[in-house]
Amino acid sequence: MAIRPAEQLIHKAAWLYYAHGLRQDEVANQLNISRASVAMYLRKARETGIVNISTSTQLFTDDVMARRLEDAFGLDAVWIAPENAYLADPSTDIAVLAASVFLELVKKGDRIGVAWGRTVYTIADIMSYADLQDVTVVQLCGNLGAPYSYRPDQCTMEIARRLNAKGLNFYAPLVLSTEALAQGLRAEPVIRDQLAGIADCDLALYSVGAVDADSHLVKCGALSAAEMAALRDEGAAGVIAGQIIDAAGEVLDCSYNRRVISAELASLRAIGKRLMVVQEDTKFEPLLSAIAGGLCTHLVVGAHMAGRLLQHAGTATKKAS
Amino acid sequence: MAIRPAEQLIHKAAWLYYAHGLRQDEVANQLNISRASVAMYLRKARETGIVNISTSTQLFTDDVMARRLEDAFGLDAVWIAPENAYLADPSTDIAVLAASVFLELVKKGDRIGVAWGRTVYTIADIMSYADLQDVTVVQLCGNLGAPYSYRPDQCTMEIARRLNAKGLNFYAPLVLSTEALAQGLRAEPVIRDQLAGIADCDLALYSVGAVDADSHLVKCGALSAAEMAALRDEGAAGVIAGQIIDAAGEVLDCSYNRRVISAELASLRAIGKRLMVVQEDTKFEPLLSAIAGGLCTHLVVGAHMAGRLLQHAGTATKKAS
DNA sequence: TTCCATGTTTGACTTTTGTCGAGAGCCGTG
DNA sequence: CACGGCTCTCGACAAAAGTCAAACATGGAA
Repeated sequence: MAIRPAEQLIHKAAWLYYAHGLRQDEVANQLNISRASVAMYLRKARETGIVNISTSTQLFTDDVMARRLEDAFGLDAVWIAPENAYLADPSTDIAVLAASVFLELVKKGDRIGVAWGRTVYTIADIMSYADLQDVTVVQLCGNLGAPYSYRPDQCTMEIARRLNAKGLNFYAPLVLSTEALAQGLRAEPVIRDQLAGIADCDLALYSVGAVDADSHLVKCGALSAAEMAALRDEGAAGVIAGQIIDAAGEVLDCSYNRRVISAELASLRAIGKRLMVVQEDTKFEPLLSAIAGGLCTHLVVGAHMAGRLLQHAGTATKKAS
Repeated sequence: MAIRPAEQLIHKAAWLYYAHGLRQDEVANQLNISRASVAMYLRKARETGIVNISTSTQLFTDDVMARRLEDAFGLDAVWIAPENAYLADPSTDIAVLAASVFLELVKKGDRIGVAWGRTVYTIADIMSYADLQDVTVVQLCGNLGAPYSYRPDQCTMEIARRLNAKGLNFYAPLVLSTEALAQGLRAEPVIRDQLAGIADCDLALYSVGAVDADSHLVKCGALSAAEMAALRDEGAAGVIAGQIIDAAGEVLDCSYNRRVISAELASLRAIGKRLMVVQEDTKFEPLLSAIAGGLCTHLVVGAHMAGRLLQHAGTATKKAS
């Protein structure tokens, strides 16, 4: 493939079409190629992020409910995807919104931390392309070599690919069999540096996991369903970047957590913009815990979840008074 | 007009079409309106800045010549519009490029200083719409009540309108008949505050004017052709925001300049990003002066002008060595 | 060299989108 | 309450964009 000329042509076509507003056939004879080629170049330009088409997410923050949620939980910004109003699949709607919000929050030169999960992978999957070469996407937690498609490193790499950014993967397993080994690995320079670099991120993207048999941790074999249930009894309330948190949003003191290679919650809290996206309604308590723990400054949820959160905030203040 | 619902509909249609990728007819029966209406809403969405279509300007900075210009003149970034390669009218090409670059440089929450001239007005005119409510556009110089359409306040307002931003106009004439009056007016709180606020801008957009009978200053009656010629003999090399500068890019010591209400060059230099756009080839010397005076960190020019600048830089260093 | 594999380009066709004028709803006014 | 003036909406048509299979390059391996 003649790399340069093709790239140039794509760019020129995109420029004439999108910036100057010429029609495809005008572009075609301007560049002496067929209109069909122009159409193809333009598709490539969109897929490469040479042209960016973005839709304002205003509508979803300009909501009374969103404002009230921001106030009630002290969040910087909340976006609410109107459930079942638009489309068949509401979870797609949330992911599409989350992807737009994410792209709106990313700035040139940013360092972005990305965790892992079905939600994050869905977002990566539908995210449109952008051209942000000086952005770095870092993986927030170790890998899980699972039969599932949404592995931590895949989430990171896919998002990096979409942004034309640099991806920084974690070459360590998410969870080890002994605490000693985990400690040793964390002390390894390569790993230590990467863990230390997490606090320098400008933006984090993650979801929160539920503490049940459906959790990825169980499906991927990091924990058995029985262990999960036991942890739940010990106060586990949710999963963030592969770690178990309690209702207050702190790391639960348990063997599992001590064996995990992942971002420290303190590092996560040091990140300026922490974008949390929750699709499933079942993740109500985990989300509350994450918010309580200050793990989230920007939130994207569905309308139903938003309603439950507000209701909860209402009863909580009532109880308090 | 039912303002809110219309706005909502536009937003919803844009969301479904651009973010979810539905077709217009799918959007139409999702929203229970005709496809024709959807098409209309989408156009409005684009015109309002609810959706943003932007093309990367990479191609024009990724140029060897651009790099060399940056090095030779110590500029942060240079964009070169390839002359006569693309379109009939090369000056439009420069303006389109400048508008894209401008939109790329604007950040949320920015304060933007805008000067005046045909170039700036052309840019404003072809600039696409964006949705940047927390941006403020301030006028860099006083007004000239001329029969021309591109008055300073119009440039400012038009750009503010395009960005959905706040426009801050200067309620003073550009030039007064006596120095005393100018001094008094500059001391007026309203004016003083605005002049002081210019240094707080994050981005400035201006061009540079030539010192000849074609200058706007002459056409608008601020100076006669004879006066202009006299100033030229006294060392005038260009016009920036209504002020006459010498070859070194400093304010020329003359009666005219003392009677002008405009941004101090020191304030302009305090602005982080100073985007200068030059369309006409005749503005070679004025541009050199502006660069010499450090009035420009980001530059958009045509290929021919770029060539002349480089050539000049070459001979200058040769002379020096 | 020839041949295959891969990737590009194109003309012809289909689908999608843009536009325009007619008609419908909606005020405020005479 | 009927009348213009106004905007919004829709159906039908025209224009533009997307798609696909076939032709055409291109480059490397046998």
